[in-house]
Amino acid sequence: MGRSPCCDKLGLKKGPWTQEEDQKLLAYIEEHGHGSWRSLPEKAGLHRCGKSCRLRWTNYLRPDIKRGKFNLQEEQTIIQLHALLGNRWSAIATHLPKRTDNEIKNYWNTHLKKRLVKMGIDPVTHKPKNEAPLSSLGLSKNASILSHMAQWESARLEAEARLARESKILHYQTKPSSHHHGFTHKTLLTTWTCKTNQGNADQQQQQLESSTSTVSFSEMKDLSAKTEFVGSSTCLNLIKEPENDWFNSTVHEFEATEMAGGVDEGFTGLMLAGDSLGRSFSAEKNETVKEWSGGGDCSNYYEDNKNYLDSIFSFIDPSPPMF
DNA sequence: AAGTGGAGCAACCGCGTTTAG
DNA sequence: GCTAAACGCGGTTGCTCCACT
Repeated sequence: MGRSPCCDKLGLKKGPWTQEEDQKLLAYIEEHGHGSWRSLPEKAGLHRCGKSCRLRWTNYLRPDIKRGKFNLQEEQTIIQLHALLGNRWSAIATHLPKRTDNEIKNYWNTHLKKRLVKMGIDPVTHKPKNEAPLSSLGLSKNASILSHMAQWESARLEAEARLARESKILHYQTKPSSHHHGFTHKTLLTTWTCKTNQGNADQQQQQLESSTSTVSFSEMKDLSAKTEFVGSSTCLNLIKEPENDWFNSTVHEFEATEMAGGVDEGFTGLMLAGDSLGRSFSAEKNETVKEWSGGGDCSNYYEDNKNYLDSIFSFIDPSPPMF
């Protein structure tokens, strides 16, 4: 059986969109929403396929899109997220409100990738092309931790997608009561990048609206240790699934490191543990940004690389969790 | 002024995943 | 449960603009 046939591909226009087409698409979506992309072109009076319409809308016409140059903050975020997530542009785009995955992808390919190459950093692995000197600086442990984190984030995104689907089903099956526990499914999507703001209702509300996650690493660890979670057990179930075994090993690794290096330092302590220089991140972060924007002077090769990695590590919540 | 090459970016293509029937 | 269309994503292409020769 399957679905009814797709839109007739004969006689459909391709190539750049005209102003008239844009206006038609905009007007239609503003009035009716996009609904089914497949049927949209005909309803909107466009001789385009639904795929083309969707692309035009998501990459160009959407009103919540910010266009123009990327600022330093955005650049840094892209690089840091790329180090963690690789070429998962849609995932990266969720951390950059108002930017599309296509725009980020283009910006990476035309600007940022070249800049990293100039600095002597492999844009695929985000490792220096000659890693030995950095290892001697004590950064190899951080690299392995980063690898764990990439796995973690990867699985988190998968869980996020699954929860989104689940919540969609629930939304249609039951009357929405998303906040009855004070948590939506988004609250359950954990990461180490965000601080908690318990005790502040406004901020909590903001978190609930946010597409990014809200629970600190310490909370995550508690989740695993105590096997409980306020509001729902969905997250925990995901974590405890066999394919997420790496999660437990990662948690144990962190626990071990934390015990050795002293409690209450949380992630900051952990991330700093492998850095024999033990410098302040926040101060140097700005330096790094300046160097990058200046075009990457390779004369400071090792210093650049250290700053670069520091920057990635500091992206992962440098502040101790707030309880 | 014309030709050339590079940068920037919108849009297409192909493939894997999801979902309607 | 199966099939095939729809969807979404990442890679790639090709067009336009601009600087340089």
